[in-house]
Amino acid sequence: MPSAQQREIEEPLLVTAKQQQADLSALLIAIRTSSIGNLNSLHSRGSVLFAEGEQPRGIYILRTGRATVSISSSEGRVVMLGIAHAGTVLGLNSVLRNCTYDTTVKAVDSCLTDFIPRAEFIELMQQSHAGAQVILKLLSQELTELTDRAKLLLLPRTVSGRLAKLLLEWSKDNASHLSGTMRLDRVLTHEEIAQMICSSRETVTRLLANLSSQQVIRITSESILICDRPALERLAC
Amino acid sequence: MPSAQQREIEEPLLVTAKQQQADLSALLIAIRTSSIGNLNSLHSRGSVLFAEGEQPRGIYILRTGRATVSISSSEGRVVMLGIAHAGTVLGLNSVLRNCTYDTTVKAVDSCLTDFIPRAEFIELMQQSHAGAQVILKLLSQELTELTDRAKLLLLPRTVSGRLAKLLLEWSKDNASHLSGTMRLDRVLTHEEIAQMICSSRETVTRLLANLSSQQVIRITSESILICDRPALERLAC
DNA sequence: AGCTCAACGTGACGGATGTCACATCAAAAC
DNA sequence: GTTTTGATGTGACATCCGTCACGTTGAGCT
Repeated sequence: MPSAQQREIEEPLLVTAKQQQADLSALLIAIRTSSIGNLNSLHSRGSVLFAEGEQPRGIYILRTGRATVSISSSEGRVVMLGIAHAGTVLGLNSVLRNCTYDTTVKAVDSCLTDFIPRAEFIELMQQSHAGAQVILKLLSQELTELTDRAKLLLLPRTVSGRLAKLLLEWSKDNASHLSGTMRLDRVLTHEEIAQMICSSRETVTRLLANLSSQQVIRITSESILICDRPALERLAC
Repeated sequence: MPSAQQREIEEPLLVTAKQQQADLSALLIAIRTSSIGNLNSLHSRGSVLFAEGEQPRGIYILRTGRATVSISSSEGRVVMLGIAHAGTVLGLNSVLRNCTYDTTVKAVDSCLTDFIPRAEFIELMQQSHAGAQVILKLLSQELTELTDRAKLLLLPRTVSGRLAKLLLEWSKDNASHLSGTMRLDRVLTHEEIAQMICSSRETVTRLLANLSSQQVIRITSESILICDRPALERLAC
């Protein structure tokens, strides 16, 4: 499992950024939407952008691909708190507070990222009101997403409830409507789904098989179709 | 269970605040530390400051007393995400995003609070860079605390692990050292402790009794003493 | 004192689910 | 083609712990 941490190509950003101190907001938006990819780092599938406990080098902005955000115990238990997609800013809070990263971020696909080292980031934030507003909005969104995730993980008393909620949440994001059903690309393995709902791989396999046999979902090799959404909502309680 | 929501005495704050638009930071700090209590509302034990799903009227700043922050499912299951103490700002993120409160806050003791209505708060934040920085810091802290709580609740596989972690966390806050042991004032009932660690009242009773019989803790009528901290750390894994 | 009510204690029971073990299967590697 | 490897299925089993039921304690009130 390669753990490439490429952060040597950051100088161009620093220069560019210093020229734009008046508006970090514009910078962030530019970085996140620009197709001029001279600041990119490439992370291959499975590589770790940063790990819980490491010093906060800087923030990463996901350009393409997906990455999992997880926490883990010393015994090896892993719980995924979310999936980052293009545009997500990673490591923000740890960099702001200058404490070690509190989550681990791992590439699911191949990922392109932009990197902003901590010192530059802090300086820019303090000098731009608009920049602070943008960061505030990002933090606010992170907090909302974590709260929602807490509700998904902590409120249902059974694993099937959490799984149902997860499928419903995914069906909102991946809005590939198809004659009343929803198609979810299978981007995660059963093992990873288990980590998303605090369960074990075997239980996920069994529950998915149950839902499939009850015609609630239909499983193909590369996607999951949601056939009976009301049934899922009943399970989610 | 009384549900008094007192928010009629907010006009004095509005006037004061508008006179200080230049620096929301100073205002917030002044409100949080000032002993001139002309903006206070009183909430009696058990009363709800605001509930999940209500419109975001404004933020509350806790002056005295303690309050529980919780989420709940439609079936009545309640999970406490934290305990707010003096100085804590409540409802911040919901007010920022102008979406319904995502948690319920209930007074444990009698509580004094200050209230800042949403419209004024937003306006002030947008006009003061220093104010935005303060709010940013508050959001950042909230995010850190919620992440830590997620680690406490999601990583241990057993209830005893979560209980041990909870006791250790409390022992850090309430630093009443006493000849090698830590004393924790019993502010919560077993039922509420259960809600803090996603368990049931009976299980909490049993586990506390077990720890007591193993000399790890000592239970009196108004406090819990931690005698064998290493044992708790082993349980917390 | 007697009453009431909330909090606490305790036993019995059953179900959900984590864990172990092994089989199958597909795609990639050689 | 053969091997390897990671992902998925499936059965057996033990156990944690939620739930139900009921008893006990203690503080506050009339």
